[in-house]
Amino acid sequence: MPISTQPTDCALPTEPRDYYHEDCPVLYALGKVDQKWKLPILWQIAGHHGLRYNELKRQVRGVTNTMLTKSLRELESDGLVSRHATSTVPPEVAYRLTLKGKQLLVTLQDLHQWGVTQLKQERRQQHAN
Amino acid sequence: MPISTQPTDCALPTEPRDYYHEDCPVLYALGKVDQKWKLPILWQIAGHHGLRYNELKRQVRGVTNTMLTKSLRELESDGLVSRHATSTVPPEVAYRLTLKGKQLLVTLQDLHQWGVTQLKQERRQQHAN
DNA sequence: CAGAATCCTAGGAGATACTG
DNA sequence: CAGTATCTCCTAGGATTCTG
Repeated sequence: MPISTQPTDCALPTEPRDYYHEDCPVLYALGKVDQKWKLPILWQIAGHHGLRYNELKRQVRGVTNTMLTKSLRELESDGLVSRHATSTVPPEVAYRLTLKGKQLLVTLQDLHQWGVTQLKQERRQQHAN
Repeated sequence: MPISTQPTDCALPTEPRDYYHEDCPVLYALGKVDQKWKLPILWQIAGHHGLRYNELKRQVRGVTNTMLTKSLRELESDGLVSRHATSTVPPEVAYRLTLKGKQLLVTLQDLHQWGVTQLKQERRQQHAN
């Protein structure tokens, strides 16, 4: 099954067709960040221009060791963050965003704006009651 | 907890802060479409300018009655699709995108482009082996 | 400090059968 | 035609404990 390359595929199809998760660029991209803690982790790393493990754990409120480690490993193997470790005792490990990671975050701006607008409308309606 | 309104919140934070799912516009927006079948459903409806239930079931390959109905109900209550039924026998039900739904799909264009680029690079690397 | 190893559970999703 | 109603299963995620 070939990967579709037309810009309007999936995002806003202009004609009917089949969508397979493996081949859809949108589902592929969402698959990189649709786990519970990945975006909060990415945002924290981005906001600090690099963070250490325990610092990250403190900032991403509520995340457990298990999930933080798992998420970081996946983000790393997906090339969204890079891991920089010193082989000292105790170890120092810093996580930074890669260019690829930064670019991914930027693509969420429009979605973010949509969310802001909808949340405003929801609050307005609740206030009207 | 106030809802943050700065355009760069979450999408690309400029300073450290806490992120709560309930208050983050990006997580709010993603929450509307991060179920398995919702985007494929939205894309099919968008591509056909409205679709009937069984037609939708045929087009969204692999979806079950249970999940299709559940997804449609949620999309409807989230205001992303509208349901138009005739009270005839047998019934005719058409689903259409709302403006809100269309606008949401448009916000995925950048993410889509990112996905296209990454998929190309992945294929290039696999081909090199 | 920065994790790894286990164990466990809730709920998203699938399969199947039925209906106004 | 356009759905409901059950049942089951799997796995993302959580809790807890341990370590180079």
